[in-house]
Amino acid sequence: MLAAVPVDAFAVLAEPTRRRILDELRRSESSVGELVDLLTVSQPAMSKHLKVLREAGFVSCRTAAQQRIYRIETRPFQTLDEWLEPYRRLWSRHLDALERHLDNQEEPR
Amino acid sequence: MLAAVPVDAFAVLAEPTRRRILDELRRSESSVGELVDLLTVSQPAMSKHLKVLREAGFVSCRTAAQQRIYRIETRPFQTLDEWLEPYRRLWSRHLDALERHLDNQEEPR
DNA sequence: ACCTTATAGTCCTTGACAGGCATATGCCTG
DNA sequence: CAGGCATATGCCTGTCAAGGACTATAAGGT
Repeated sequence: MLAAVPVDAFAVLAEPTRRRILDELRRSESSVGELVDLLTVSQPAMSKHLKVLREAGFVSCRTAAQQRIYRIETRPFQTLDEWLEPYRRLWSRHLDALERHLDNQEEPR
Repeated sequence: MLAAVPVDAFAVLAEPTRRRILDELRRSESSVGELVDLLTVSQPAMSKHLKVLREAGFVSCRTAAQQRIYRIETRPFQTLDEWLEPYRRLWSRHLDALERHLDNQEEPR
């Protein structure tokens, strides 16, 4: 089953270790063992975090012999980006106002 | 004291109620009582959520008589936006690849 | 001064979740 | 098919955050 974002994306990202995992996978895909070595996390803990990330759609994995190679998925990040959009408008509006203000400052020359 | 993002922004946003509060404050600033009425949350719970949001810098408040008027702050959202940036590059790169692919599709024409 | 309204703080209980350890499963090689 | 890697899962425990009920503070109105 595909878990259609049942788990809250923010809750998933609230875990620092999971963000480090994503940060690593953003650079390149890796096996569980590689991640265990890179970040300092026990193997069971790593598997659990990966499970959470997987079920939230942040990563996918393929089987290569006895290894599972994990890679990052972009959809959840896009969703997050969309969520952020209205707030982004908020501060870019402020920036616009600031620019106008600065322009007015310069005008008198 | 100003709490320089000591609390994890993602953990703060992990709470659905807090996101609804932000969603509301994004439209307009409000008093605690108004928020209590709008969302269905007890007053003490609301005050606690607002405290968390305040300490994480997501909102600020001013005192107006016995009321506290809360308004949204943009900094933490900008920080979040910056965090998202490298991931955004990830999928826009994919989009570029897709565009190139589509262009190639059309070319033979 | 007293009472009301508006909001924050305290204490307590409960539930979610992370980490450790032990164990199970899957796959490959000899 | 036995044994060994690589990874996943189950169980247990400690921690921490959330919500409810009650209380405390602060400002206004009478």
